[in-house]
Amino acid sequence: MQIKQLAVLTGVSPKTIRYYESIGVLPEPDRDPNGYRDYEGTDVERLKLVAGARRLEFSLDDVTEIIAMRDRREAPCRVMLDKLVQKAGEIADRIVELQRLEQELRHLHVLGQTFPTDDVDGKACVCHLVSEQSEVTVNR
Amino acid sequence: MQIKQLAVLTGVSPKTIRYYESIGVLPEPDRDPNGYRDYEGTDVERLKLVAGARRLEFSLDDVTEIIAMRDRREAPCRVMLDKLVQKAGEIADRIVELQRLEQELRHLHVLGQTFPTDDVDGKACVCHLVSEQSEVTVNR
DNA sequence: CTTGACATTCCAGTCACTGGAAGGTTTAGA
DNA sequence: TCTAAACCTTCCAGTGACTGGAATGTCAAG
Repeated sequence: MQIKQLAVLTGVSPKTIRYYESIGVLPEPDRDPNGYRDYEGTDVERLKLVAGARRLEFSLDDVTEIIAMRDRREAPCRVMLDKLVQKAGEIADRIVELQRLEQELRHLHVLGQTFPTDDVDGKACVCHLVSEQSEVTVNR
Repeated sequence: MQIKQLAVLTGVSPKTIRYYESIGVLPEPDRDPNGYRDYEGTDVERLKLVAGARRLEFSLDDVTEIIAMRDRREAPCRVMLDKLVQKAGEIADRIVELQRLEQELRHLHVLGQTFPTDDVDGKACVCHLVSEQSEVTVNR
């Protein structure tokens, strides 16, 4: 199977597949006599695991570890389970952070609308608010 | 004022200040006879606006535009207000995305716990679930 | 025999910094 | 006077996860 077909079957672009190989996430495949990469069925499964983990926002370092375990015939499931919880926690933290940020943005916008929009020195303009620390501008 | 003092007053590291100057976010300051950068009070205000906008996750391209307007004595407030709304929308979208992702991670974890942790081929393991598309694994 | 769709490698760019090397200047203290 | 520290300077390289593009090669259909 050529790289294009692997790409179609997994949803990962040929460019990215070659990149994964270059940094050691994926092993080097066999080559056809013309030098083209030649993939098999097992490569599809492996790359699907890579793509799935990436979709869950695992780092390529994490993914490389998982794949290396699998290829050594060690079961990565225990590790994967642990990483799922850890990643879920990280995402949860990030969500809280972004929710606070969104509040602040909308709050600044409301405040900013009460100010003139032609104040270059920023004494009475939303730009002035942006310059300040968040603790000052966000009400709690 | 030397770069260190500007850094302390704004909370932006000297390294980053030089970087901002190198890519044109900040103008080149005067130099002392020994070649050291010499900043004034207006530089503090400008960099505070840069830092505030960055804290709100504006791109350096956006920040450069805002600062350039300000330095041309045009009021950037109108532009800033528009960007605040736009950015808030982007952040809101991102939050929804991450909330779905967190659900999926926790869901996978629960499912994965019901499987053995020593299944290398991934037929009955959380790794198998990770390989699949999200629409299959996420219940709605 | 040409066209198009594949394939290859390699270099460079993205974004927003950060680290580190190699050197210069200034001030305080022994 | 020497030296140590705490600054300052420039420049190069690395991060993460790709993506774009150039230059070139291969293969099958019309």
